[in-house]
Amino acid sequence: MSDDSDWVERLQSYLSKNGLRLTNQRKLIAATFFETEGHLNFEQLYEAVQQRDNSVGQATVYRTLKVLVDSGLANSSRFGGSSALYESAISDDHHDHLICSECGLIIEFCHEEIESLQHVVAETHGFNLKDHTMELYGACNRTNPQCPKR
Amino acid sequence: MSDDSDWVERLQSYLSKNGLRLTNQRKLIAATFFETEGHLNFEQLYEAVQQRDNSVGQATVYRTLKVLVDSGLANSSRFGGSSALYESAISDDHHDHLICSECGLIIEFCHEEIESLQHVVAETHGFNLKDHTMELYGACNRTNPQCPKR
DNA sequence: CTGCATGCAAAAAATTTGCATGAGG
DNA sequence: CCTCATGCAAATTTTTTGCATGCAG
Repeated sequence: MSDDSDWVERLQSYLSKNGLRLTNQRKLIAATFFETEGHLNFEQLYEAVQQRDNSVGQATVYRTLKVLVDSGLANSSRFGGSSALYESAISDDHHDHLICSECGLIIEFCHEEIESLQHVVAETHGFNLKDHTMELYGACNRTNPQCPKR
Repeated sequence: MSDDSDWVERLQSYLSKNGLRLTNQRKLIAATFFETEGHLNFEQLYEAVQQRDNSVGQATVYRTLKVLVDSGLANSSRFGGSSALYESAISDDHHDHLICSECGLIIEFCHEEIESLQHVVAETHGFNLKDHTMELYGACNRTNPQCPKR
């Protein structure tokens, strides 16, 4: 099980292995990143970093995000939006989405069997699966107690 | 069953319903688009269109792609890459995507068991499943013969 | 000390938009 | 004819890069 502050050693190890340095900026950006939940884009991270130290430049945040992705500590994806989204690759709580096209209700779920089948699919094609997204769209037909239109 | 040239009427119908016009450029761009297999980005489509009529501007291609997506005749996605990818939404065989984060290779696949489990998940939450998207991200590690970096 | 890292601004890359002119219905 | 569409270029948006200086090891 990975601890919440696991990233410190992992980052340090990756950096020294690659002749890179653990600077204050990298520490600050990584800390800010891992303390935030869910997916966040550059802008959100940059703003959060700015609140702690407004002298940090955009380029440094971009460059640090690249380090985090390269080191395997973060994943980047490009959903529908126009900018890249990043999320921690440490926290092991993954989930997918079930979305009602009628009322907008969003349910998060996890399904072990699907997950393992996804690995099978990836392996079948010679892929080493790292991440995935799955969105199910349907109608909740007001049967779900959480439906906002009930 | 949708015919290969089904898009002509579908496009025409969408356009007139929305007070838009079926121009020569839109016809040319759509024809070029639907005659091409698989996913293609703006650059590829623009080049193909240029070969038929080099007077067509970039903006028109971008605007027509938007029309195609809005009309449901095309799907756009932003996988790993930096630019949007488009594919025909006419062919009725549904598929999901397996994407290599390193070389950009995209494999389309179908998995009956996963599909039926998705229905189970939906039903469990009282949903009537209509549609879904699933994208698996990983590294093909050059083992796939189609890998462009091999 | 030595070289990687940073901040800044300029550059790239991808896409959108304003505007005068052209063409579809 | 009256709009909507087009081509062009300029503007935006997102991300990358060059360079002089700063700081980690």
